[in-house]
This record gives sequence, structure tokens and C-alpha cells, in this order.
Amino acid sequence: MQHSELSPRYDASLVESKWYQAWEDAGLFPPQPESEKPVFSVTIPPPNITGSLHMGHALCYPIQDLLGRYKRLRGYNVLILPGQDHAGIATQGVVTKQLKKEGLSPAQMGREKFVERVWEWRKESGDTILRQFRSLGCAFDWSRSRFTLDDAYAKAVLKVFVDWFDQGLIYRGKRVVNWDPALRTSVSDIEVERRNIRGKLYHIRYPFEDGSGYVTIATTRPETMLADVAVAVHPSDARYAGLVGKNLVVPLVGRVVPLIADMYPDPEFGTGAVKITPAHDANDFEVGVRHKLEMPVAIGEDAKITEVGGVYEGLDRMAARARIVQDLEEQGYLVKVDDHDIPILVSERSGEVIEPLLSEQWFARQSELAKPAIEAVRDGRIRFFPERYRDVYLDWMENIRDWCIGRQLWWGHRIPVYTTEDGRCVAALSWEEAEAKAGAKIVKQDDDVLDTWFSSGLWPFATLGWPEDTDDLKRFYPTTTLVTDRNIIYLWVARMIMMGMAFKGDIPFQDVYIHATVLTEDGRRMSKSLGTGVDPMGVIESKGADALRFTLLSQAGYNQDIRYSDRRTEDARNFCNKLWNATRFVLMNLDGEVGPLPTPEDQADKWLLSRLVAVESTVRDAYDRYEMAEAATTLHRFFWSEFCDWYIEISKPRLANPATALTVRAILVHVHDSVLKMLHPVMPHLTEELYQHLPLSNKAPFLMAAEWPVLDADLKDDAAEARFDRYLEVTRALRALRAELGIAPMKTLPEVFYEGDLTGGEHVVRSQSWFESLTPGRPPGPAVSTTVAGVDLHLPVEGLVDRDKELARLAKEEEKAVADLAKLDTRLSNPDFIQRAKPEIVAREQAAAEELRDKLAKIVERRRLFS
RNA sequence: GGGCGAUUAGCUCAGUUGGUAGAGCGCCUCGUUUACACCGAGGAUGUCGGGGGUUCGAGUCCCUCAUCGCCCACCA
Repeated sequence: MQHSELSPRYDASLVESKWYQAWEDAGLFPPQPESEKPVFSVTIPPPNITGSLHMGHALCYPIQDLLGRYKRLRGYNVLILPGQDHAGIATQGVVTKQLKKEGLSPAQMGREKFVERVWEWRKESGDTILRQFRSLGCAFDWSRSRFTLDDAYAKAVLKVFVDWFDQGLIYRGKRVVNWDPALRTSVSDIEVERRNIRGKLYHIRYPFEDGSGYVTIATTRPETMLADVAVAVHPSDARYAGLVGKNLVVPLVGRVVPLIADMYPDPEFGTGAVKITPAHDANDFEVGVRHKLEMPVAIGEDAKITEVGGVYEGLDRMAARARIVQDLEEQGYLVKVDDHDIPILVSERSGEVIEPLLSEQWFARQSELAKPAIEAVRDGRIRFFPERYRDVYLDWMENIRDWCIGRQLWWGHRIPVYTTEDGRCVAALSWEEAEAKAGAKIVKQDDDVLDTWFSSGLWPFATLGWPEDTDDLKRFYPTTTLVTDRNIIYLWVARMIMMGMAFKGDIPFQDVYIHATVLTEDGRRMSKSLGTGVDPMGVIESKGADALRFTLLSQAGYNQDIRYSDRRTEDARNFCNKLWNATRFVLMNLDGEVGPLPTPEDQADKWLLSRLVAVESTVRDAYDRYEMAEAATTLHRFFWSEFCDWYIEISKPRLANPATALTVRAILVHVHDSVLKMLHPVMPHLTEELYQHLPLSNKAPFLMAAEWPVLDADLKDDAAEARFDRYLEVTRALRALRAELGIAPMKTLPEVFYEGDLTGGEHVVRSQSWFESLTPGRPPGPAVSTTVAGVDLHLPVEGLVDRDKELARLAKEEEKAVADLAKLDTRLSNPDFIQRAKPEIVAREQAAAEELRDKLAKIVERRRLFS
């Protein structure tokens, strides 16, 4: 290909989809079928089919793509298995909302029709997500894509349920659950958000049945008194000594309830007496169980008062509260009302206030399952990155509670429990199997579906074909790495580990990388409803997927938040352009194929190759530790500053010289090639395009399928780097001197003089400070001078120098040197420092002080010349 | 109430094992030279959240407080 094909400006839209298609056509996404290579496997967190991808996804999935691409380059056989999650509650919510706009409701349609409708939506949303993954450049194995509600997947889910059921790990029980009255389903503890709101604390008088006074209780939810079955006090509470066992009458309701003693009430709070409503409060439920109390339900699934509430029946919970408070007041039961901050639970799915509600639910016992899952993390078979999340996980697992696995929804895996004519329950894979198993006629299947996380918990092995003992399962399980969000450590990560240990007897993944949350520029949550979200697809359209990837990946390490800023995408876009143009420069200066890498003789070559070895090692190590940001910024800086700003500039005169051109060309191409490979995991499309233009002798058909750079460690040369840094320092000093004298940058001047050692770096200093010649010694005529890194520099001037300005410049130089020297002298005159600091530190400081003294003497001399 | 993270230049962030504070953006000055103005050169800018302590030496280690964020927790 000719360089003339490259325009002076990079246009991502012309490049990205082209290469994505080419990779896919070349079959580079699936793992190689027969391969001796080590395996790297990932099953991606299946996104919910609730709409389109957001900025968090634009970080999460490119990280996984980055890892896959990196490992491919490093010689691994890579599987990145994609898919989607049916996301029961969330999806049912989305579709219900859509139906509402059409004036329809799930209830009207019936279960079957509704589920059909959700499948239609699944197709639509699924396609959108797929398209977006592709535009992000994710090289996932689409041929193995899975959906958590596919037939094969469902088989795995049912098997797990039936096994656990038969082992007695799944049971039906009455508990107070988090009831979402909007979605009419229970939701798990980890899907509700605790919020404090300003509310009231009502003090209410409960008279004794025998008329001997009353007990005052405090409550924030007076409407629940309709279902009160007791009043409890702490057994040690002296105020109630002798009263326990007597009966009280619940006001308005008239129910006669006992005063009981229980450890639950806190004598310090309020009056020390608590009304007990087992059906509407989890704590009260525990008390109710301990004391074998009745558990009437006064607030129903629709959040309205039930027939238990007598005259209040049919009122909404909020309206009921108002009425009850009013009635209490009128009838003289209300003692006082205080302002009080009260905690409420809000459903993360619907935003509705959760109603704690007693209901019959399916539960899975967790404590036994947790044990091996705790062990696996404790003994390091599973590692968390960043490590701090290990403790977060362990804390939760060690206090794990039984898992309410049933949801009152239609969209999901229907619970495979069947009831026989004679009222027995069996779990089975199908209706027929249930009849066979029970030896009786089945009359109905349970109406509920499983919590979505029950099915996603099987993801790392169900996607690979389990329960069949497939080749994929043998080759790719346990997977290598899980990349996900910290919000679902409990919901998902913990469940996968438990289920993997239980059904595969082995960990589901070795590493868990928890990525940062993407926030807005001012640190707020990105949310569609708040209007603070930024659409990743818009960024891709305007600046390209590689620019977006670089923006996010260059901020991804062990941090917990990332603030997304459009300005950073501009920088990333500019970086793309820089890479593009550097390639143009290299190509313009080539003449046919380049030879193998020569042994560096020149100081500039030694320096660049030594730096390359260092960079490669840093980048490889950073990728290995999931420090994507470190890798990306290291490459950014190396390429822009060291390769472009210095080496390319230095190479310009050397390319014009036939004696050095061949070497320089080979090094330019070699280093450029290495950078493209190392950067490919971050910016796959652009690097592929540029790689395709390089005239390499051992070129792979695709950069994506190439090999990670293998460098000769002997090229690392610390002495050469230190020496070269001095040339750069001298060059910068000369440029600064010119700038201070008002001489235009890059305008070549005839001659500059120097005293000191610049052996091997003369061409660097001369060309980069823009002089025709760099002459040892002092100039015959007048000059302005400076000293840096032990080298005296003299720039001849011809009466053009403003005497006052030059004196001012020297005064400034002197002032700085004096200040620096004073600091050093203070340190060096401290006997403790001389005695206790490391000798090499002391020597360094002494040498620096010596150099400063020398410099000061010279400045004094130079001032004399101008005064 | 407990745990975790953050606090460094106007903004967004780096700062390895303690050894005289860095980058990008923005700002000021200069410059279109045949890779790139989505560029190059030079420059200005910091009581490293506050207070203690350890140390010859602390942005870095220890204690403590403050502010912001996240997670966990049964106070009616």
C-alpha cells in the first residue's frame, strides 16, 4: 500500500467497521478448535435486555475485549463468551410500561400472550445490544452466544432447582419479604435501597383490658396497628415489671393482645414498649415466631388495607395512615407526634416504597453452600482485584441469609414444582416427569418464576453446555477472569461461586476484576432519569470507538470511580490522529521493505530501544495486573513524547543522510510496530489499520492475530538512558535561552559554542536546538551563556542583546541557584544527615552543591561582562 | 453505628521500595519547518484537606479530625 492513501487527518468512521468485519470474516473471534496453546476464557456479564448500553457498559466490555486481545497477542487460545440476561423484574417492568402506553396491561393479556410479547421485545433489544457491542469493537465469540432463557440454558436451571429441591436445600416458607406494590412481586434485600426521609414518630396509648391504665408505644407506621398482635417490652425493663402477661386492647381495632417480654425492644428508645406486627415488619416477625403469635395481614399485595382492617378496608396504605391518626386523636389515644427521621426501603426496580409483607415464598438454604465458596476465596484460589473487595465478599458470605428465590412474575424460569391431586409437591424437569416421579396425577405447576440471579448464577458453566459434559466445558471451565461492577458482588459474583462449587465442584473463575463506576464530570451518578447520562454511541459516532475506549480504559485501574469528561475524549481523539500521522511520517520516509533490527550504535538509537524495552515490560506487567490505565498512559507518553517529539525529530536529518538512513528506518518501523501491538488491546481498529500499512518482512495477516513484541533484554541500557537525558536537558536549556532572547523556535542559527562533555550527543543537541554547528570552546566575540548539567553553553550575539534584559536573566538564574544551594547546604550541614542518610544520597547532594557553586561563580563572571 | 474509597496546579488525574512535586486540558508568549494546528517550542501556576507523631528527611509510614462518595447494619 502507498502512503498517499493516508489523508492528513484520521477519520475513525472510515476505518472501524471495516476492520471489525474483516476480523470476523477471518474467523478470529472464536477460539481455535485444536490448539495446544494455554487457554484464556471469560464469560461476559450478560447485559439485561432492557434497552441499550450505557457508559458503564462501554467500560466493562472493552476491558474484557482488551484482555482477550492482549492474551491472543501473548499466545493464548482465547474464548470470550457473550450473551444476554432475561432480567425478569427489569424486563417485565419495561414491557409493562410499553403496554401501558398502548392502553394494555399484562393482566388483560394473560400469561401466555404477555410472555410472547416480551419475547418480541427480547429480539429487538437483543439486536440493539449486539450492534452496540460490535461498534465498541468487542471481539467476542458470537457463535457461542447464550441467553439465560434459551431452552438449553433452561435445562441447566431446572436441573439445579430440582437437585437442590430433592436435597432439601429449597423450601417453602412464610417470611416477611420486601414487597414491591408497583411490580406486585417480592424483591431481594440487595435490590432495595435504604433511604432516610423525614417522618413522624407517633406515640399511642394502648389501654389495659382491665382498665388499669395503659402502655404508651411509639411507631412510625401507625397503619400497621391494624395487624398488631402484641406489645413487647424488654424483660429487664423495670417500668413494666409485673405487668408482663396482662392484656391490652389495640385502639380502634379492639383486638385484645398480650404484653410480652422479649429481648428485641431497646429500653433506651421511646417508652421501651413496641407494638408487634409480625406480618409487616421483619423484626416483629421474629418476635411473633418466638412467641407463637398470630400473623394477620392488614396490608395486601396491592398496598391497600385488607378485611383485617375492618372499617379501613380498601384504603391505600397512605390514606389509611391519615385516617387512623385522625381517629386516634379524636378518640384520645394519640399522646404526641414527634418529628423523626425514618428509614424507608425503596425498590431499585420500580422506585416504589417497599412494603414489608408476610408471604409464602421459596427459599434456598445458603449457609452450607457458602462454606466452599468462602474457602475458595480465603485460600486464594479466587483472587479479587482490587484486593479490598475480598473482604467485602467474605463479610457478606459469612453472614449470609437464606435466599428468597421466588418472584411473582411471568417473565422468567417458571418454578418447576408440581402439586399432585393429593396435595403433595414434587420438583421435576417437566409436567410428565413430575407425574412419573410423584406416581400421581399433577394438577398444577407453581405460578412463580425464579429470581433472575438464580439463572445468572450458573452463567460460567451453563453457557458452556452444562449439564452435558461438553468439550467446551472441559476446555474452558474454570474460566480465567470475571470482570464486573461492584454493585453485583453479592447478587451475582457470590452466587456464581456458590453454584460453581456446588455443581462443578470447582471455582467458576480465578480472578475477579471489579471495575470503577463511571460518573459524570461533576461526580454524580449517570442516570437516564436524571438526564445525566452520556450515550456512548454518540461519542463513537463523533470521535470513534477507539477514542472512547482510550478515554475510559486509560482511567481504569484499582480506582472506584471514573469521572467521564468530553474533554478527555478530545485528547483521545487527538492521540488517534497523532498515531495516524506518525505512521504517515514513517511511511513517507521508507524506501521499500526494511531490514531486521540493527544493533544500535548511535546514542539516540540506544536510548530509544532501551526505553522501548522498559515500556514493554511496564505495559505487560500492567495488563497482567488489570492496571489498564497504567498501560495506556505509559504508551501514550512514550509514543507522543519520546517517540514523536524527540526521536522522530532527531531522525529527520539522519534520514536525509545515506550513512544513517537505513538504520533509522529500521528502528522507526520496529518501534512503531511494537507500539501498535502493545496499544492494540486499547485501540484495536486504528492500530490494525496502521499495522496493515507497515512494510514488515514478517507481517501477520492481521495485527489482531500477530504476536506480542519480543525484545532483546540486553537493549536495556541505563547508562545510555542517563547519558541521553543529559543531551535532552542541554537541548532544552538552549531552546529556553533562545526563547528568552526572543529568537524564533526552529529557526536555524549559524553557531553555538559549548564547553563540557557531549560525546555522541552532538548531533542531537545541535539539530534539536536548531543550530548549523555546535563548536567546542568559547566564541571569539560577545555571547550570552548558561550552564546546565555540567556543560557551559555560549550563544554568540552581535550587539542585539538588551543589556538590562540580559542582566535580569542572569540575576534570575543566580537567584534560583542561590536558593537551591541554600537548601542543599542546610541539609549537608546537618551532621545527622551526613551520618544517617544513605551514602549515595549524600554523595549526590554534595555533587549537586558543587555544581551549583561552580555555576554561581560563572554567573558572577558573566554579569561582570555585561555591567 | 461499622467498613471501604477519595481529598495533590483553575479542571481531570499520575505519583513505584520515604530522598528537592508531575501529565493532559485550560492560560500566557512565540512559531505554519515537506507527519500532524486534532501540531510544535518556551513559560506561569501548588502551605500535596487540617492537626499531631515516627524519621537526618514525609505527598508517600502511624495516629487523629474534617469534608465528599460508596457499601453494610433489626432501633420501633
